Amino acid sequence: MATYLIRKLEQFTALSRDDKEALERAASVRQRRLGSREDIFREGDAPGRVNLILDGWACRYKMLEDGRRQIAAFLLPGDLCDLRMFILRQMDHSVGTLSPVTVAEIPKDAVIDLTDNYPRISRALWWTSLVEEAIQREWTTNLGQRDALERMAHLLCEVFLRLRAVGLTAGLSCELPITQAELADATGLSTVHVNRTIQELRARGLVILRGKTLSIPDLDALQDVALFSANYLHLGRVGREYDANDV
Amino acid sequence: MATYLIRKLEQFTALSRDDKEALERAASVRQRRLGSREDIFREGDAPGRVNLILDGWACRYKMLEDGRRQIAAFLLPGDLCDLRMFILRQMDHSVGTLSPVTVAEIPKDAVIDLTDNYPRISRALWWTSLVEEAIQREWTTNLGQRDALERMAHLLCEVFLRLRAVGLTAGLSCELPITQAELADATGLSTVHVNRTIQELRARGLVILRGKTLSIPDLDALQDVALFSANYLHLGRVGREYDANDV
DNA sequence: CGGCGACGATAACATGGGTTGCATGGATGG
DNA sequence: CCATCCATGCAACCCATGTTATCGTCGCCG
Repeated sequence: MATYLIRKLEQFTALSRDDKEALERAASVRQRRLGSREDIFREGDAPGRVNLILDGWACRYKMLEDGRRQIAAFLLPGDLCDLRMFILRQMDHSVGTLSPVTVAEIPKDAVIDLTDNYPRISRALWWTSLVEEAIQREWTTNLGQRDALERMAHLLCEVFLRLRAVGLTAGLSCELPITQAELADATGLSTVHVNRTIQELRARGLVILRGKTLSIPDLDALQDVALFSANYLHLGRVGREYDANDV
Repeated sequence: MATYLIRKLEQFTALSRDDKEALERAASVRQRRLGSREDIFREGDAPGRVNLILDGWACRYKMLEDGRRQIAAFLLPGDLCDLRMFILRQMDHSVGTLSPVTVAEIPKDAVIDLTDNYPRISRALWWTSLVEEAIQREWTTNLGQRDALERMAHLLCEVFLRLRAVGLTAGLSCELPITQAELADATGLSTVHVNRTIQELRARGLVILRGKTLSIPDLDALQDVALFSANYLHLGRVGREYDANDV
């Protein structure tokens, strides 16, 4: 159940059998299945349980009064939507699904138990917060400084590496279960320009995008056009940890 | 010494005399004075002590290989530069001063003592992390969705409210000790366009910017053009807590 | 089976913001 | 007291990206 979370945390430290069992237990208390484009919580809601993405893609987003939307983060399997946010009165942003999603709803107390009684887990969760912050800063840089082509390339590199860290890539490929409109909301571009940009990446042979599958024939080349440096992801060991192609 | 930090934390909870003394002690162990445009730490550095801004402005920034720079956050008096980051091997971004700055260098152990033995402080620091994350998401939204005018207006609203929360405003005015080039790096605009945009805000009577002093004659009006909603700052009590004009 | 809505692709045109270049004025320092 | 530097201000031109519109395809549902 909590496989992806465990794999992610193990980018930071090894976990004991005991640690893993505790995580599995927490993740299995209550689960929820959601369709595409449903909200997990909304801006203004009072925080409650902590939501862990077990499967599927979601995103953090903010809406402006006039309907513009910014996707501020992608939430992939193994990601926690609202760790530690329960001390706030209100959520300051929304989280919604991009594909069908399974979430584990972890009770507040179970989270406190994990952080109080499992020091390795506690530190690893702490590390995930730091990585999330680093990703958010990188997105700020992406939107502020990179042009459309660099920006799309950067986003794709990041997603691919994050998926690879939890074993959701197969060789050079991974799932990309989102529309160009959603890529537009994430990159601050128009849908038309997202399309142009993808055509350009395709034309240069940097990405292969068919249906919901992304392939990156030459990751180094893509990283070069993106001015991508993986240091902000703070991945433990370089190279791919897990791969669906391996037995 | 730690006055601004204490005021900030008290936006979240009241602190006891004991709490405040502990903070004062931590902040007074070692202090450092820096000039304008010096780095406090750089991307790639190993984390060490925790730096608290006592006075002056600093910023988090990231450089791209080709020299482009994004300012990802402003650090104002009372802000911590690198809380909790000491479990990372390397910093993923740099922090540099924008004006002359005084920082307190708090030893790692002192921070751990605070979080372990002062529950109110611990929770309040936890809250500051959540607010920082929220600000970072808001900047992402700002860069992705708002046009130049909205974006500048939004930035000025945020800075003004953050300064007001720690008592660094005087009526409708506050210090803005940074150049248009730095505003450009923060907003992802060119310096020329920052200038155009400020002219426009001036022409509409929304801001008065003379020398290093910013005045906002009608904060509500500025918030309106910025599509600004203060909820993400999670300020405790509405209205101004502290004001240099008050005795 | 037929129609409808979502998504991707593409074209024509509009515009916000970037770039370059230069002028002005206030501070700083030799 | 002049030279220099840095910041602001401003104009002309250009390009990246937004806007609007049209079309084809696919999958889904009635």
